[in-house]
Amino acid sequence: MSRRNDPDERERKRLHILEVAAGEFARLGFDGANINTISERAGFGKGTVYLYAASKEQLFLDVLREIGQQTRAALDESLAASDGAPVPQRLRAVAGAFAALAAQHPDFVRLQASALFGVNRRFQVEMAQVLREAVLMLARSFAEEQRRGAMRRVDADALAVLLVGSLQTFALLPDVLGMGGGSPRAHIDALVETLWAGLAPGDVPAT
Amino acid sequence: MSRRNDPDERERKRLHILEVAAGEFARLGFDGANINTISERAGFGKGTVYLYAASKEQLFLDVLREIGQQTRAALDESLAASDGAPVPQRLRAVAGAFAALAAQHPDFVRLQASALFGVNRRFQVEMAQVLREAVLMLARSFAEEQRRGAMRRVDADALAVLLVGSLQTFALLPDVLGMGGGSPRAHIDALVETLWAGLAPGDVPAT
Amino acid sequence: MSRRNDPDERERKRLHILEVAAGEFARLGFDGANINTISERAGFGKGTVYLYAASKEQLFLDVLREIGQQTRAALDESLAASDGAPVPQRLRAVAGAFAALAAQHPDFVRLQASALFGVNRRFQVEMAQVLREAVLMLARSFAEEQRRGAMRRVDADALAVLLVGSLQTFALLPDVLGMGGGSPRAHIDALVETLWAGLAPGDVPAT
Amino acid sequence: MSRRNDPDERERKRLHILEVAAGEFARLGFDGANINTISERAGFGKGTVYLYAASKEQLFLDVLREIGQQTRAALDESLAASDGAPVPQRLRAVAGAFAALAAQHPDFVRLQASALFGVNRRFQVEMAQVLREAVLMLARSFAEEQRRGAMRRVDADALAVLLVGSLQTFALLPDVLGMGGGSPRAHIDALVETLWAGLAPGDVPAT
DNA sequence: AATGAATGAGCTTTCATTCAT
DNA sequence: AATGAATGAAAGCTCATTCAT
Repeated sequence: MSRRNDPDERERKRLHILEVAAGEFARLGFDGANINTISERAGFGKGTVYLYAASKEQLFLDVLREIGQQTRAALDESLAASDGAPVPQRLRAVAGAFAALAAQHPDFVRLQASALFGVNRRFQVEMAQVLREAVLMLARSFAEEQRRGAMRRVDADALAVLLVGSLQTFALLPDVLGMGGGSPRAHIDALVETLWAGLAPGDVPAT
Repeated sequence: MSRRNDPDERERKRLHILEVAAGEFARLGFDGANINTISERAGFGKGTVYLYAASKEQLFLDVLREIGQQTRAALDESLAASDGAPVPQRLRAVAGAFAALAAQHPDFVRLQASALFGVNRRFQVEMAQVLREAVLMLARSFAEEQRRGAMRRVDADALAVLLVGSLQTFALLPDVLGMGGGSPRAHIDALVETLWAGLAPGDVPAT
Repeated sequence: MSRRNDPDERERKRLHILEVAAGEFARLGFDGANINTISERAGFGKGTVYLYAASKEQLFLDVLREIGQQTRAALDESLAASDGAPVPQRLRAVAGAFAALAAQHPDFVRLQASALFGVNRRFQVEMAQVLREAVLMLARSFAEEQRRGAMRRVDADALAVLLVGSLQTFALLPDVLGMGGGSPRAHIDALVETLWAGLAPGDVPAT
Repeated sequence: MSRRNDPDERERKRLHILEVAAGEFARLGFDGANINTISERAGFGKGTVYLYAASKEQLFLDVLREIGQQTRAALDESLAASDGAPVPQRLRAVAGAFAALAAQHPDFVRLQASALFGVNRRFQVEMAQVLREAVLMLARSFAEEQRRGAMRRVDADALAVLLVGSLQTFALLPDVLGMGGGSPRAHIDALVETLWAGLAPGDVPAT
């Protein structure tokens, strides 16, 4: 009576567990999250989780990997879709993609920060890998623009770091600081505008 | 007639414990850090730590408070010292003060991030308080410049958040991402330069 | 499909742990007893005890409740069985039931006293509940006899307290005082005889 | 400048500490009481208590001994004062003395019970010693009355145990059971009356 | 004589992980 | 494949006791 779990079935269950786990990790932190609770919320027995992840740590890594893939895909797509467009527009596209992801999966940004600024080296490496790719992607893109004279020559790497950091900052800090007025979209526009035009008084080149 | 610990002595010991604790918390996170290890590293018995902090959580809060005071003082001083100077110079002064603090106490920035993006609400509140003050301080300062026409009119609050976030980002991300070339000073200059002049091609007003 | 513990099995284990715990609590008192030792003596790991009781305090309360149920049942039955019998005989029945319980579970009386005269209010309340029921049961019974003229009119409540207290006293004091000669049965007979006939010289009404 | 503590001074301090300790032990039990708190309440330093008692356990024993002496003295005196009086009056005298002591030092009875029914054998032995003396004192007295035909012949030892136990019971149980109506004096009178006249219906010999 | 800073054994409790079923 | 009963390492915290001053 027991057709062995076909691979698709298994993958579906795995993703379900990862989703539940992501929520718990985001809500309680790595140490605070509880395998018991995760398995219950996922509708499985405690032991079953261990059929899908070898340990709590590995489960967290799997969650991060899943987040990474989605982040990468979102950024990828936004860069591809805005290929050839002027820089500010591309910036806005990238920032918008990140914001959309954050809106859809609110746990993701917090988990990224948690992994990134937390202390477990393995978590850092895993998450950094994703961001590094994004940074490089952006840096390459910016360098190109600069070669074409469409952008001031600033250190492309540093800029990319600044951008990625800013996105996280704008996704998390206002809430944490209790300064959370305004829509994310408005924040993003202001950010891009500032980065593009600078703070100095004077004429702003048309976007 | 026999109190061996005058208040100064006591305060010295307290600060020593806080320092050790800061290192452990930064290295291992709140949950990972171990009161036993902290007391040993501080050269005391386990119980002694509890003469200086009522609980592990309170110890962490005390560390954060200490960091907060030093951060506040550093930013305060840098703003006061650069009073009246042109905006880019003030930006550089503030950023430099933060960077100097981070260089002197490498654990501080990581602990800030850890408290800020962690899940313990009390930690967040405590740390946010410091950053919020910094943000307000900066926002006030920027608004003034804008009134004087010395700076483009961008949302002063958002800018302050961006700046504070960027400072953290630049203090942490390169290391985390393994892109840690260049001196902090150079990074700061690039950051300020970008923020000031923007990314658009064209003449940069003289600093 | 794999629950190895059906409810009966679970209840059996629970009672086993309660029994072991009762012994330890009686031997060492609430504070002196050690969860570690209890679990070992019960043949389980330390954590297992916490699958059956949420805390040390709750474990003690569970033990008290168990004792309470057995005490209540014993008194109940002795009163029911001696319904209609002359007072001295009923007294002897009740006292005998209590003595039998004490003989079978020597820890019980000591735990009753420990909970009753200790300082934890919750323990007192829990244990007092049982004794209060016994006292009321007896008081009601005596009042009835008095109405029928089968017994001198003394304050039925006070008498019930005296009786319950005496039973505890006779179960504990001789041992404590090192005066433990004679059989419990003989002690009980002497007690009942004294209570019934009083200390004054003169004719004793036939039993 | 420092005339060494003369012995009287020392004894006064010791008694003060014992008094404070008695209160704490009665309020919190042996394990719950805290040497630190006791020393503070006594107005001394923590270390000083250890100049007057070698250990917490010894401190408790010292308290019990002090209580014992006062109990003994009170019973002694009540027996001496009622020498030659009829039995019920002597009973009332003894019970009254005990009640008076309990009223004056409410901690005493609870500490007696705590020591007596608690688990530390050393405490039991210490406290039992006092009660045993009281019991023997009474038993001797009763035996005498019985020889004179002024009292029914019941086992003198058992009677003494019953009496002592009853006194404790009546001092503690009503409070614990929440049945605390009536004055202690009335309770005692009812107790003595019952013991003297018995429960059987019929003529009560004049007191 | 008096003190209180320092200590660490010892306790309760949690929870990731295992494994018999 | 799925389960959950059982485990015990590990951690935070308390407090009786010591001892240098």
